[in-house]
Amino acid sequence: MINIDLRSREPIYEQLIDNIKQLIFSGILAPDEKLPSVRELASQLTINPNTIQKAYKELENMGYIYSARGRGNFVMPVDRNKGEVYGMELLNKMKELVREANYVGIPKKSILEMIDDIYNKSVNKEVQK
Amino acid sequence: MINIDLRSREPIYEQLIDNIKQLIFSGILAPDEKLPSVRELASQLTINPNTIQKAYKELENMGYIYSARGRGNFVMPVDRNKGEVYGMELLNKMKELVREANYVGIPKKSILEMIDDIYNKSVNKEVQK
Amino acid sequence: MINIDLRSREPIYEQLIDNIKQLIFSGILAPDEKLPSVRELASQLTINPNTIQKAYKELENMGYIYSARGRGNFVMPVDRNKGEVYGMELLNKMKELVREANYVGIPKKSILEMIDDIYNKSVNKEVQK
Amino acid sequence: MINIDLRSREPIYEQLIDNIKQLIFSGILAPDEKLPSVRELASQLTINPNTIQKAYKELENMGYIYSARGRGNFVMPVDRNKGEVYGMELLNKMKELVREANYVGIPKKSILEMIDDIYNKSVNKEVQK
DNA sequence: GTGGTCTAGACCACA
DNA sequence: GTGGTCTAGACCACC
Repeated sequence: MINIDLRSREPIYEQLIDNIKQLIFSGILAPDEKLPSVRELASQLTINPNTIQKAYKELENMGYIYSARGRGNFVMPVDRNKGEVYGMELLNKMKELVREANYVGIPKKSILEMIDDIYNKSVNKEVQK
Repeated sequence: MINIDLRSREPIYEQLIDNIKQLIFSGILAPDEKLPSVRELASQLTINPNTIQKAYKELENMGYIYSARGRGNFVMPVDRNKGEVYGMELLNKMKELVREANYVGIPKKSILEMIDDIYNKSVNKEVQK
Repeated sequence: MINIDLRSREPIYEQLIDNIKQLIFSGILAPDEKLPSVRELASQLTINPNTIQKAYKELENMGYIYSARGRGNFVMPVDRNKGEVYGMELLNKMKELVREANYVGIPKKSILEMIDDIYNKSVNKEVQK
Repeated sequence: MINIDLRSREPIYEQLIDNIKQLIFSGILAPDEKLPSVRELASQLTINPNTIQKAYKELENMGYIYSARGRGNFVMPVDRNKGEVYGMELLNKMKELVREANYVGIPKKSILEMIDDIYNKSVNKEVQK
């Protein structure tokens, strides 16, 4: 499920963060579900525990997971109060990619299909409008 | 036109690259148009010329600009042959953002509006489908 | 009355200690009043009894409660002889918070109101000067 | 200026954070002023650079400093937009200490003097009300 | 067994 | 020279 490229320019701990975020966003990791322990994931990916620790800590700072000493790390239930600021940032990041897609000739249809695919699977009916 | 935040965590040269790419994608910088010279941009942004140089070099490697010795740097005309691989990468990056947007509750409508806005302004009629 | 956040970064036993200390300081728990038994509190908060035990033990060491074997734990009557050293520590901790409040722009008035509120409710007339 | 107790229960990096925060709040470190480099502070305090790094990173996350690769760490200019939530948290922490002070018999006057002392030195006239 | 802190030491990326 | 990443390995704190 988790895919790390040791040769990549992107730091290992950031790849980890991205991987786990995607598992959360796609619902594979449910709210309050326990993540693999630091040591377990470390040995499984043959990566130093400190690096896993760092990724988990960062995810905690970002509000995606919470960490309880002696018990483990868990997925933080969604906080839809993240606010409009955060939403705007997300949309702006997407905007840059869409401009590039338009520029290199990716048809609009391909993008719309991808979006439909994700939103149709969503449990949250409100956002589908 | 170019906006650098010296306090940002993102390296200055990367901010430069992103800025210039966006100027190209949005058509503000036209194909074969000349970019500001390294020195000029450096003094204008009060940034070390080496940093500008590095950004230009990288943009050249990525194929977005070309450099003509003694004359300056110019916008590379679009190459729509970048291939499907590149397109897939772009779509995958967008996919991650869309999943997050869905997760935090951004309505589909907001995203579609943003996309329409960009594609409608496009000169390239082919991609609008 | 007791409020534990299992998702908090602060250890559960410390949250317990803080909660009980506040109940004592605010007079909700009177001197020589009996605290809930370890088992009772454990099942009520669905927390490991060892954790409750640890909190009680610590509170006893700090002099806020005393334990009578076979009978339970009780609130220790106030000892105003804790000495000037202890008072200075308290004031220094407050000082740090006040500096921060000043820095982030909290008006002095808000702080004074909060203090008045607490001291006016106090039974101890001596300290109100 | 910075005071670390290696024997304390409080982690070194947290002591560092508190120390630096106080230097900022009291105006000893001015906005956009450069902090000592990681290595410099490490050798000066005979502490491992990683530990300093960790403290700086945390301070960055909290928004008190910003960090620029190749240049150093700098004090972040105050953001009075931290919002009321943050202010309430601060006041609640103070509240707990004030209750305790009241309980152990610290006279109100001592607290008020301390507060006056801090707010009178403040440049920000608005908060002195 | 779980997360968290710390050190020593290597190596990379940025300006 | 500045910050950032990573490893190996030790030890502590919590539940």
